[in-house]
Amino acid sequence: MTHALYIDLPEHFNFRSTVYSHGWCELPPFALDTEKWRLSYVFGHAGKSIPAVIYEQGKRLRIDVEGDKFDKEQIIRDVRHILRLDDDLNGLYDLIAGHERLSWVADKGAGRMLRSPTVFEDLVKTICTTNCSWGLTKSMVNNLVETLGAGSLRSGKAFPTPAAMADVDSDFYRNEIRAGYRSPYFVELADAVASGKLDPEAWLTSDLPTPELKKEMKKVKGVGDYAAENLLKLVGRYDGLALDSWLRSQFYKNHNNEKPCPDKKIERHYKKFGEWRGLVIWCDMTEKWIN
DNA sequence: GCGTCCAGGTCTACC
DNA sequence: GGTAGACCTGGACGC
Repeated sequence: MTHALYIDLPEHFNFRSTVYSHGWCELPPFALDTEKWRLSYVFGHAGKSIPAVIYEQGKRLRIDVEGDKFDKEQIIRDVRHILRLDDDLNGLYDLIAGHERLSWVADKGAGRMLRSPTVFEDLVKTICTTNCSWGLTKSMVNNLVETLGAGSLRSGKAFPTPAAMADVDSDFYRNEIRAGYRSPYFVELADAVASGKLDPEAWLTSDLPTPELKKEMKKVKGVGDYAAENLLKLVGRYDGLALDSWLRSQFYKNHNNEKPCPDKKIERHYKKFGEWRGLVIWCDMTEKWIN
């Protein structure tokens, strides 16, 4: 049985721009139907998998949820979180108003970076993006969900809980997930979160200044400068650029005649955007995805 | 078929 | 604090 839930859309929100904001929509338990323009996600609540389909219907967002037993308020909260419905981007839009290359961002309601319902899931996925091709990232995340996620392959599997990930050893990550040298990192991370020693969800509401919060994030094995700054963006702090090889190559192409340059030159280019610079570079480099 | 390079980097040892 | 070398995987590429 399917139940429909509805959320009123905020001003300046664009469903497609948000879903296409980065590659997360390709990583399970997300799935995207680009013909009907529906975003699927399998929520994991209380050890159960709850498949849902999210799409626009008029001026509202409709969420079709499978099953009878689910927490309606939690589903709504999670959807608001993953689509960043409560983010206030007016500061960004004011800053780039009239800018030759960036005025499209406000016109297209862009700037909301799709994220997972939990910081833990974003943390694991971010580690899966490091030092490998996007294809391998997809493979590792797919293996994690298929082998350790709650639910069935037919109805859909949720992202594994910290406890489920802590329940397997390094060899499992190496042989089944194909995570290579990241394998012991996942064991250590899952143990820390499952035991309560580490609470990545607290990063969402942390009072720490960004440099201090970044240091906290980098204490997690496998999280370096790029990964920490990517996670900072996903918790709503945009004062780091999160430079990786893809972002650098796009900058060279768009702003440096396709020639490599030092990171400092990229940093100088976006310095004027202050606390929004991390989001500005991301929008600047992903314009073709949205337009 | 085989070797090399590199992709949405990070860790450790060493200076 | 800065840097060299090692690290899994798998696809692309040259030979």
